[in-house]
Amino acid sequence: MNELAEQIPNRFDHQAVCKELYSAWEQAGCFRAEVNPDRQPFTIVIPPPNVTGALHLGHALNNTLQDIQIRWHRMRGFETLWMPGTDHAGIATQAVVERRLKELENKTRHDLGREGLVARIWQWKEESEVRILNQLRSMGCSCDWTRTRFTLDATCARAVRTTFFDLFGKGLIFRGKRLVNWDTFLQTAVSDDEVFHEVVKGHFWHFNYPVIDPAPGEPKLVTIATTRPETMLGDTAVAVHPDPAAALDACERALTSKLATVPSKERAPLEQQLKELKQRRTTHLPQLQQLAAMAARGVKLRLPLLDREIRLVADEWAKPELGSGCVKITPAHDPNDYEVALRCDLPMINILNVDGTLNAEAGKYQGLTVRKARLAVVDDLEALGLVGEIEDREIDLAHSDRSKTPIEPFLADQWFVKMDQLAQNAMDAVRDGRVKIIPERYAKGYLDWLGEKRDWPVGRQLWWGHQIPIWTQSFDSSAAAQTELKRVQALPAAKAGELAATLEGTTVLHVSVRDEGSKLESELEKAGYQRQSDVLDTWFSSALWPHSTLGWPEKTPEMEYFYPTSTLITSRDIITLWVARMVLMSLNNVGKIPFKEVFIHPKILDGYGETMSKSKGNGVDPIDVIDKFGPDALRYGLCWLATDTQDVRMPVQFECPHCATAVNQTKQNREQPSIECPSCKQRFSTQWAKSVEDRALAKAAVTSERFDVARNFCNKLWNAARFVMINLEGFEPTPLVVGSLPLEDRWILSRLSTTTSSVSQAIGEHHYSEAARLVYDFAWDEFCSYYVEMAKPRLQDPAHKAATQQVLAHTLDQLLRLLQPIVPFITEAIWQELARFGAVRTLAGTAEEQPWLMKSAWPAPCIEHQDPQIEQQFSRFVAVLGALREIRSRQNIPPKEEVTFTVGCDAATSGLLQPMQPFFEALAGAKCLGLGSGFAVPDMPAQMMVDGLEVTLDLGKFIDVAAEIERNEKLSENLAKQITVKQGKLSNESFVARAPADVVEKEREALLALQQQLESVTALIDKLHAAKS
RNA sequence: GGGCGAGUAGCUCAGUUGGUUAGAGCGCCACGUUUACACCGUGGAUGUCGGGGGUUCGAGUCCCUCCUCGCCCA
Repeated sequence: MNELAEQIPNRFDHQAVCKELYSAWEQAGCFRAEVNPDRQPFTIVIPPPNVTGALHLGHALNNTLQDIQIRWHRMRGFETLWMPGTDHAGIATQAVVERRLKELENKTRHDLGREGLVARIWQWKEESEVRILNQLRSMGCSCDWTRTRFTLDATCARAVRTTFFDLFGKGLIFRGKRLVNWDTFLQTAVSDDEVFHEVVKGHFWHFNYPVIDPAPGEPKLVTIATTRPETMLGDTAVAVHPDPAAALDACERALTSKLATVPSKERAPLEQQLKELKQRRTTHLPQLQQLAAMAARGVKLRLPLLDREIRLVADEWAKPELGSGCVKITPAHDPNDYEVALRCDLPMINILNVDGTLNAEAGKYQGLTVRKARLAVVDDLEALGLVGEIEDREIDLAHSDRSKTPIEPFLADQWFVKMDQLAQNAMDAVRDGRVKIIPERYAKGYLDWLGEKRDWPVGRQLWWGHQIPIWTQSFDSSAAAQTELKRVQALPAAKAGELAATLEGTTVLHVSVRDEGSKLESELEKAGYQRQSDVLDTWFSSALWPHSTLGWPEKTPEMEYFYPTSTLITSRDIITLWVARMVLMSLNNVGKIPFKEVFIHPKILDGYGETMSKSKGNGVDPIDVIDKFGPDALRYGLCWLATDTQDVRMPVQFECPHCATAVNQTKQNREQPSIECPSCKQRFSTQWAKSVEDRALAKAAVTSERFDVARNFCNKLWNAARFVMINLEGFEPTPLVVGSLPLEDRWILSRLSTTTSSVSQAIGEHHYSEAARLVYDFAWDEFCSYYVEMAKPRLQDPAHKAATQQVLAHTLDQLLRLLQPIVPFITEAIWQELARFGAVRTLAGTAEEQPWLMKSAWPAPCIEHQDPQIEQQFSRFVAVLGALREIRSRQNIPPKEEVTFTVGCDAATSGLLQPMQPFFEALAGAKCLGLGSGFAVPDMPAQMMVDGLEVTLDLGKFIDVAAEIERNEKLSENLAKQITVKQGKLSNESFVARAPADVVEKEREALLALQQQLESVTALIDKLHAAKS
């Protein structure tokens, strides 16, 4: 062993090496991307992580895949930019800071005021951002940190402002009323994706509303039902179906046709439904028809408690097959009712204050909370005798994800972006292939969602975000508003495109200003305008991310060179929220697509198939994985699991901090604050530890055994490299002629070349798992298990030593390059060690000039090394070796006992195996007595047919005859079975006639081979029996 | 309710245009400390390819249908 190599430990100490290595890369400028017209650019913008949370395993996967693309392209000579940054995540961040404010200081945001709160959030953001970016660094992400952006920084703010002003000027920004999901705790609207649904127990109350002046014979009361009694205070109508008979007919037809198709066991409930439906024709239909006629006549009802006249309207939202057939309409507090109100031109009455209490519209109920108002309304109606049946019912109730409180639908002023043409353009870009979505199936969701062309509500009642740059003033008369509009439009700034104005209705004037901090802002405020207090939806700024980060709207050299970006890698849940919006905004702002392809990667689930989350307690922190397994194992493990069709299922374990036992996480124990280790019986704490006792316990890391494969692989790679380096002493490279090298050299070079092509293809097509497997199989099964083992005897042989060293060095060098994008730290560490043995380690004898592996060249497959014939020949050697090993193992022959064998084969194979004889000795402890034909069968033979070769061992004294007879009998049974199947197939005329000739021929040959094999096995069994007796 | 996806060994997953006896890793069993590696080596056992029907000479693969699970939309 040489001195240099002796210093290499037999474990890769990731904790000691990775951090330093990362700093060294960064200091050497390895991550830096510059505008460089001599090279082709390759650009990825990071999906900016939410600045509030820490990164989880999903982020780790997302960023690993990005880094693989980035590092791969960098090695391939592209000018490679990975643009990093974070997202201000409006509501999430504000909610966290407000919650802390309440917990630690018992203050609300109103105590601090807008500026005070925003200052606090900035402070929080600074700390949080550092933590997140450091997580990315410890994973090895090769981002160009000098360009780090934040969606709320000055550069991004400028892009947001410019975009907003542009859309405003084009008339694509407008204000309207809209039902929003109101979070009464945080007092803001939350978007649909920030709402979760939970089934709770509730009631279904039936109320009767009196009819005003019914004609004789007409009903005096109309019955409606609700799960939210207090909303009746906001009722502005009751609806009945305009043609109840037709609606019942349609219902009956649908039910009948369904009944015809379902299996018999499911018929009973449907038949019951049908029966009830038919009964309704007598019990309900006449009155519903009467009510429909009354609605047409304009009959009114009296809303109890408030004594308000409300209309009876005809609308198809009322379902004659359900309940009483009538439905109350509360436009300001129910999405469906809102639609009815638009169709029937009904008033909309908002009965709620922003804090969830009732407002003046609720009359004497003003000031009550929803909960109290509900009780009071029911009591009062009861007293009036207007309450009918009260049913128990399970209700699907929307909750705010941020505050965990029930959502109230609430009619509010809202700013919108008109989507029509913007959405169409984004659809076209995907339809005509300018933007490619991979896997393709995700394009459907994208197109469907954009196809609805729903206007985008962009206002949020928050303080953390880009404040909407609109100044508003209301006027007493339309004439006054018109005069002001003309005045504003005549301003020089308006003509210069720095200011734009529009009217909402006839008296409200909105003015937008292009540049932040311009004089115009204060002038407007002096003139009586007030700035909108809402901020923009966070997705508005994220939508600009690919170009705002490159300096748009400035015409920067970066925009010119790096845009459109190359690939976007993200998760499927934000295809609509984010990807679609980036495409439409880029087309609007830049006139170009933002990226050429979008790769959607799988999601990481726990062992029960559930999404990982901190709130469930099943989340895995990538830092825990890095601490235990190292960053390379984290990356390789994720890459290994990122298959094309499946989400990643990852069973999770607690690691006992006392004895390192892996304790499987279950749905029960993952919710406990502390757990007793089943192995050492000591307790450890979890993320839930709150009590003093629990907190005093050592905390368990949460990881997954799924990373074992990756850790083991890294270890194998490290030690293979160590072996090579140990044996590089006195290495003097000379140019090699590949064609004249022995079989095993040409085999490994052929496999290397094939692997190189297929790994390149796999990474290029985003088949990450496949790439990981290909390189794993090559490194472990081919390089380590065969080539390195075969190198051992050759290194002892002066005639072969030099060439062996060179092939070893070359293969390792190339293998490190192939692995660098996936496992950058360990490969770089090995590369740096390897460099100490000299810069020349290629077959051609050329020197490596790059000091860093990550900046070295990606290997080009040597097509001339690829040799299918050599690979096939080698597989015969492997087959013989396997047969020898199997017989040895089955016979329990001690490893040190040498056995002898012969191989019955043709002359060509004999010539091929001749030079491999030393390897049979080295790898299977077996000495070859002859290759070819005509060998006498020994008295105690063990025989195997492999690949058409007959391997015969002379077992002499070692043989366990009974075991060998048993094995051969089992084999013979198996052969007989196969022969029967094949004979059956070949005697099937239909098969012989219809199957392709080559398939039939193959079957015939296979049958023949099986029959021959059976014959020889039978003979062997006879011989063994004879030997035994 | 609509859309997409998944169901293959105890676990996590591969399986190309249909064509020999369906594979890998982990785990399991046996043997092994041979100077790169026990985070290792050698060998072995393990399957009603979710159920049912169909197309075909031939189906894990194509079609229909049902069941279970996940995600998205309503």
